[in-house]
Amino acid sequence: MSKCEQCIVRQFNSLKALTKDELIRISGCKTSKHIKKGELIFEEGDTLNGVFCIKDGICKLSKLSANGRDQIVKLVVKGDLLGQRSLLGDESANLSAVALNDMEVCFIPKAEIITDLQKNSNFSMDVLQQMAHDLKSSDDVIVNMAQKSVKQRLAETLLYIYNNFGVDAEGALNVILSREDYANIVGTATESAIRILSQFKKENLIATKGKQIIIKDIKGLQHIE
Amino acid sequence: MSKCEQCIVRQFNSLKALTKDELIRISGCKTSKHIKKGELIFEEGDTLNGVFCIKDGICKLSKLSANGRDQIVKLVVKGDLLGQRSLLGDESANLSAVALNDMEVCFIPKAEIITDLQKNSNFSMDVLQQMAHDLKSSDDVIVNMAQKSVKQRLAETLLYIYNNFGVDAEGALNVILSREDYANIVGTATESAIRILSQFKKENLIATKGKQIIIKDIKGLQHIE
DNA sequence: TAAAAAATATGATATTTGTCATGTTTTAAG
DNA sequence: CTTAAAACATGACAAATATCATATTTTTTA
Repeated sequence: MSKCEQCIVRQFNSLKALTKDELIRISGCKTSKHIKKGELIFEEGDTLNGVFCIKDGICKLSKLSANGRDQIVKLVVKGDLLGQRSLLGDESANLSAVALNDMEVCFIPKAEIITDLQKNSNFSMDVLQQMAHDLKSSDDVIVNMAQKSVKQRLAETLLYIYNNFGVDAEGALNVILSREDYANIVGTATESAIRILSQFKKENLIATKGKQIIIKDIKGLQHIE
Repeated sequence: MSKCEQCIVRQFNSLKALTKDELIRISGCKTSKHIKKGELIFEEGDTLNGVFCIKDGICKLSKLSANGRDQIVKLVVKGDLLGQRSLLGDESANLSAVALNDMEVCFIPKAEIITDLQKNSNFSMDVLQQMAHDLKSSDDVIVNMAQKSVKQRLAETLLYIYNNFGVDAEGALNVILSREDYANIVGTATESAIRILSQFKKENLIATKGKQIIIKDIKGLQHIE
C-alpha cells in the first residue's frame, strides 16, 4: 500500500496542508481502490463515511432531475477530493459519481478528516479557500446556464475540457465522453448535442473520429454566435 | 452603536460559534451602515476588505453576463453573511449586491474574521458547514436551470420566495421584485416573465396587485407542466 | 464471428422562448 | 398636479430547442 506522505497527488488538494504526522496517521487507515470505467463510486442519497482522494482517472458528478434526465454538474480529476461537502454538512450525497475511465482512488474515513479540520487550521483554511473557489465557479456555471445558448455552452464545454484535461498525441481531447454525456453537461437533448457537434464539424471548428474530438479552431469556438 | 454580543441576528449565521470575547472584540471594530432600497452595496470586481452581516432587509446578488443581462444568483436576507467567499479566496467580488429594500448591515473587517477562523475551530467548522450547504444548493440550481422550463423555474421562484420570506397581512409576498428581477432570477427575457405571470394569473395560480403577488394555488405551482 | 444492443446521425415537425413593436399603466420628478 | 420616465402588458413573428421517427454505425455480448 502506497503512503500518503509520499503521494504526489496530495500536492493538488487541501491534504498538502497536513503535517507529516497527520499524513502518516491517515496513511494508516486509508484504503485504496481500483474502479473500472463506467462503475459507480457513490450514488445520490448514499451516506458517505469519508472522502475520496483521486489518484488517477476522471469521473463525472451528476444529479437526476425531476424530468428523469441526468445533469452532469462537474468533472473530477486526479488530485481532486470527492465527498467533503456531504461529510461536512453531515448530509447524504447530493450527487452521483461515475468513473469515466479506469481510476485509482483512496478512501479516507470521516473521523480522520474531521479531526484534522478541527486541529490543523492550515488545513481547514485551505479547505475553506477551495470551497470558496468552488462556490464562485458554481455561480459562473449558473450564469452560463441561464444566459447562454446551447451552442455556446457546448462550445465552452469543449474548450473547458481542452484547457483542463489536454489532448493526446493526435490532438484529440483526453476525456472521452459520449454525446449523451455532452448533452447532460450542457443540459439539452442528446439529439441537439449531436446536431450541434455535427454543425461544428461542418464549420471546421472541430474534427471527430468516433468518440474522439479534435479541436481545430479555438477562437471560432470562443466566438460562437 | 449596538453590540454584537447582544445582537440576535448572529444566531442565524456562523458568528454564533464565536466566544463572548471574540464578539466583543469584533463589536469594537465593526461599522454599522444604513443602505437605501436600490443602492449598491458592492459591485462585481470590487475588493472587499471584510464581510457584511445583514441586520435587516433583503438584497440581491447578481452577475453581469456576456450578453449584457444581469443574472440574479441569490437573494440574501436578515441574518446572512455577505462576502465571505471573496475574503477567503482573496479574490475580488464575483457578484454585485443591490438592496431590494432598506437595509441595516454591519461591516466586519477582514483581519478580524480571518483571525477567528484560524483560532476558533468551532467557527471555522460552522463556516465550512455553511459553505458545504451553499454548494449543495448551487448544484440544485444548476440542475434546475439546465433541465426545467422557464415556466417551471418561475413557479419555483415564487414558491421559494413564499417559503423563505413569507407573506404580509394581505397574503402578498414580502419580497417585492420587478418583473425584470423575476426574469433575471429565472434567466429569461423580461417579456417572457411578464407573459408567464399573466398566464399564472389567468389560471388562478396567483393574484397580482401592482408589484404585489399573492400565491393562490401552491400545489398548482408545484405541478407546472 | 454473428447477432443484439447501444450510440450516432439526420429529417420532419411541434413547442418553447426571444425579439421587436406598440400601447397602457404605474411611478417618480419637477 | 402635471409631465416624463419607467414598468407592465400583449400581439406578431423569428429563432432556438425538443420530440418523434427512422437509418446507420459502432460496440458489446453470446
